[in-house]
Amino acid sequence: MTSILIAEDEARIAAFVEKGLRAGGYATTIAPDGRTALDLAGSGMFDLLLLDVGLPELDGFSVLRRLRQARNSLPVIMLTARDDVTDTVAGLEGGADDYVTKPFRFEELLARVRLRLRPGEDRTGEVTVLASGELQLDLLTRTAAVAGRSVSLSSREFSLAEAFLRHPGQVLSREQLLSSVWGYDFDPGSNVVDVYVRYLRKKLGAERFETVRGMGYRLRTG
Amino acid sequence: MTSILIAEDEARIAAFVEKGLRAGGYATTIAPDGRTALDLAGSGMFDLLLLDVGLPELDGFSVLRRLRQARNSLPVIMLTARDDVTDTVAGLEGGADDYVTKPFRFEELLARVRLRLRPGEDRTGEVTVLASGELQLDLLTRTAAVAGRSVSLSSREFSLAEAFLRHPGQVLSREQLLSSVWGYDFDPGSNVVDVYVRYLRKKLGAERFETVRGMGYRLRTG
DNA sequence: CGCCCGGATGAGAGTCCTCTCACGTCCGCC
DNA sequence: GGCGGACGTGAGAGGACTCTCATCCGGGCG
Repeated sequence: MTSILIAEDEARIAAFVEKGLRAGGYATTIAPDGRTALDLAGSGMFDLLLLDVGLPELDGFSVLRRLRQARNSLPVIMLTARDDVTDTVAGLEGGADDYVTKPFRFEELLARVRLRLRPGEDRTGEVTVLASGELQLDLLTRTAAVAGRSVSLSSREFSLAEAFLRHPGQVLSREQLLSSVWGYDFDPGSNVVDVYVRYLRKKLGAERFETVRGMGYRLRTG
Repeated sequence: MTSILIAEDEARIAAFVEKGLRAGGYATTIAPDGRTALDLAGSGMFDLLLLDVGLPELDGFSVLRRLRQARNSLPVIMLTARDDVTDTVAGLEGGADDYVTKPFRFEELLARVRLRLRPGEDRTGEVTVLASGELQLDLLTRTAAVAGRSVSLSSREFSLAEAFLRHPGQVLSREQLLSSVWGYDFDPGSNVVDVYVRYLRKKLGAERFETVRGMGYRLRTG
């Protein structure tokens, strides 16, 4: 049976996660502090580690760092605070495979757990995140961040941003964007694209979206 | 380079798909009718087939059937009409790997193409669809169908339905559902769950959602 | 039989989202 | 410098979504 180690000191959250994972058919163990988590993670008995950032004794980052220093490649999903996206970035760079921001819906966590436990695949975090410069899009939660600061985008805004991020530095015509994001049967005379580019500029930084007169728009790289 | 065969007779749509896929780095060929599509698909030169249902000469289902009869396991994504979900079900049962309903946004198609082309994985359609009896949830488009009839669910409604579909026949307490779907820090005194169960009953059929007095709700199986 | 409690239901407030429209502004060309 | 077309911008209509609240209903138990 698949075993998951939960490193979380807040009893309420730990219990909540444990109950849910057990209902989902996983075996679970709770480590209430960083030192215990590190010991258990090194035992080879677990298939995945859910790692809270704010652990007593030894914080999540330290646990992760030491684990990786010991050449342990156990998949790690970090639990970070919503308002501190910097943690997220640091976590991914520090060798975490994925992350979930608190407070989270259980299904959100479960989706990521399932993804990481799929056999025969070596995902290194990038699959779920599109990035260009300081811009970051999380395709699983459809969430965006600029320079570590989380930004909330509507569904349409996200789709448009995604289209740009998939072709960084490339000029995209209004027609291309319309069919990509809105669908091929949308009225070509509309200026929705303009309006939504404006929204993105406001939320993600105007300097990132260059207009190419007579052609369309381009995501400035770097 | 990855090659995709586009079996589509409507020139406008074929061109739209082709342009997008080429921009995405795929090589493409268009087959304007079923017979050509079948011939080309059998040539072994393609990695994926996008197959429209309404093709001249030989409709999509026939192409798919003959292809599978010839023991050809080429991944197939079908293009079906939005209002005819029966096609979808029939298509999946007939050996299609996935489907997209028209009219579609290009990014939607692309996401499925990427999924099917991931190396080293054998996905047989089920991964993206949860089903119990006549109920069907498509996790990629977050779209639902009852007995082949497409039903539109809001985001919350879909999440709740998903929670039920993941534990068919099992009693789920309001608290479980609240933390699963709404998050662990949601006011437990609320009756949102009741209200949303009602919405699901209205949209998906009341008989499917059984209330267990004093305990919670259960999805009736079968 | 009547009460009580859990559940069902209808209405609606507040919010967000999407898109349109009318108008202001700016660039580039003549 | 002036003009025209392309782009930017603000306002807002219309609709969908989420959730709350008050009230109704109905079954089981005393």
